[in-house]
Amino acid sequence: MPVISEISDDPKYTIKTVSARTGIRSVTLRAWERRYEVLNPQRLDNRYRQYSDRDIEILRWLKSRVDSGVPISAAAGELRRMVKTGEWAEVLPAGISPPAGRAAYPPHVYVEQLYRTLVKHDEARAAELYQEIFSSYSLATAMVEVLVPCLVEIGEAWYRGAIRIATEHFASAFLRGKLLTMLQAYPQRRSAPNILIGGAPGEQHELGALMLAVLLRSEGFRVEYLGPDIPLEDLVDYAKYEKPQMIVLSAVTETAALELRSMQTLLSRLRPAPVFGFGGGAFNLRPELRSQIAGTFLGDTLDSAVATVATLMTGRD
Amino acid sequence: MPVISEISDDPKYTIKTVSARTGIRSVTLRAWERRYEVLNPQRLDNRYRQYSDRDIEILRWLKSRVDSGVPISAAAGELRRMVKTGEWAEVLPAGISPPAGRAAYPPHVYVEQLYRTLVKHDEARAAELYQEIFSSYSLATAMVEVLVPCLVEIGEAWYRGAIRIATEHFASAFLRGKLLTMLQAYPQRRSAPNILIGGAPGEQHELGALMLAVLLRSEGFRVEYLGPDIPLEDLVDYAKYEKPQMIVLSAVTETAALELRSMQTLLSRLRPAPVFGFGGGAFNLRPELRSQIAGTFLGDTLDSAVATVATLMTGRD
DNA sequence: CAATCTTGCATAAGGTTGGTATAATCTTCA
DNA sequence: TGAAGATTATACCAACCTTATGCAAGATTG
Repeated sequence: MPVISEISDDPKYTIKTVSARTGIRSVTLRAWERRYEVLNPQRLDNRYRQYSDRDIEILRWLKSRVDSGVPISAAAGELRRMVKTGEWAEVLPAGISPPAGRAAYPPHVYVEQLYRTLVKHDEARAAELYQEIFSSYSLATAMVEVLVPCLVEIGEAWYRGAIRIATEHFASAFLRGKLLTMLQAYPQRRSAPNILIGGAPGEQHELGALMLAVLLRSEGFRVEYLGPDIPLEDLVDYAKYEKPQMIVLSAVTETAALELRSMQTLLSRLRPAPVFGFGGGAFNLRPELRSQIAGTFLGDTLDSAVATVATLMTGRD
Repeated sequence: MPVISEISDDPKYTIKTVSARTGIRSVTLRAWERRYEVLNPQRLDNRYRQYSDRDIEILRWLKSRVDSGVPISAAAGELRRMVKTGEWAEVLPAGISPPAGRAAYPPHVYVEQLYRTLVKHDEARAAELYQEIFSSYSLATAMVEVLVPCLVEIGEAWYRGAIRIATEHFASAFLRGKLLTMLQAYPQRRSAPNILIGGAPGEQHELGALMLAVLLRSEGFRVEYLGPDIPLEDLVDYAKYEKPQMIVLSAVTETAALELRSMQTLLSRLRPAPVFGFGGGAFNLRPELRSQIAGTFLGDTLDSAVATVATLMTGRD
């Protein structure tokens, strides 16, 4: 995260752009400049103001002060004093950008932003946001508090008819790409996998399983991700040779969930028999499905799924 | 990734082509040239402008600045300053495919190696191979000569019963991840897309469409990838607002291919009506299907698809 | 409690920008 | 030969930017 002095001071932006980026109306920007001598943007030949990236950061800081109740006059004085003593160099970025691990904004703000960006099909901005989210929060928090709620929101918006399937597909392709990139970024040892993860037969949604795979790899488990819609017989046949300690299948639709009923029986023929875990949206929407599947229900959140898998795996290593 | 000075400065493109590839109208291109002394394309004997790849890169950079809020006058000034100091060399290198290095082995060797590695589920080695392949060959060659044959081999092996579906799924997830990563590595401008790419309704295979999307982005087209299995009505509805110049759908299975029969009719209601292109395994296995779909068949290879799309796109402003 | 201060916002009057429209020619190509 | 597309040049106009003035709601003060 850049320190204030490293942020470009090249004049670039018009007042309109700055207004949009900081959320401060342009009239107000001019009033602040006139009344409190805060900032002094360069001028073009035509007297237009030109703001730099640094100016924007400063304005964001000012706004954060004002938003938290400090009158603008006091905030401006504070700023002038800090500029003089040089201490602003450290203070400024802290007020604005996430100092590694601490969030600039609470998760729900990112949920909203990511949702709106994806719905607009703005891939570039979504990528920036994604990066910001994952550098603000831990992997698990980013997924549980931002990605999952955002996916839920997209799902609901689709159900309400507020967005098109094409939009849902776009968002899904975007996140799939990001998650697969993360998955492949964890170096996988060349030995046989401990855990196989995939989607139930007939299941087309794969983001849940994918997030779990990424999380488990980040925890150091040897995970192999097989994608959605895996036929059970085939999976069991594969497991016969690879001998994984655990198999996890996820189901979002009810039909896919019901497909899992025979899994435990198929697995129990294997020696040693892998543990079978399952989860996914279907079991949260209709909890009564849980009891119909023989195997371990991993819980209704990603967090609990990781925890359950960890317990099951360390209980038999 | 090549630096700007290594990008060919040979004049090649007409203003129309440049307009299509950058998303800037030709009138605007001429206005920029006249007003801001930005660019100075060579002229033919007939005074027609001739742009080079480098010109296109410069224009893309300019557009990205404008899109992020910098007025064109300021962006042009910034560019002139950077040209003078030579620092623009670092700024520009984005979105061009590497100039094919020399290959250590002929493609078919890599096909075999990649196939064997994927069948063994050896993700780490596959990633190494993948990298080697794409640094040995150009993007197009790597896909056409290595990836596609490898996918064909996997498909045939599955058909023969020589490999499991789980293995096919694993390979597919691996390549999907790699390709989506590449797709997202090409910065997508914030403007409306020229081309929408996706899979026909009911189609679950997405690698072909994905490769085409990556190739077209690498050629500078503004591509939006929507994933597999897109309902036609929904896609048309989306196109109504986004007004893409072209829509490409791919089909591997015959049923999915037949779904495309009504596409052209749906699209022709739109003003302006986007060009509709189609392709995919189904049309190569059963060539008679081609004539059943109204629209442009993109050819039976990735190469020809890229070429056809390029022709169609530059043939209209 | 009335006077004053603070501060965000509205409005007016005037200048600039920048994408696009129009027209009049010329070149290419089928 | 006509359609499509390139050329220059002029002009338009909506959207912006500029300064200046002023107001209203809320806080502060004498």
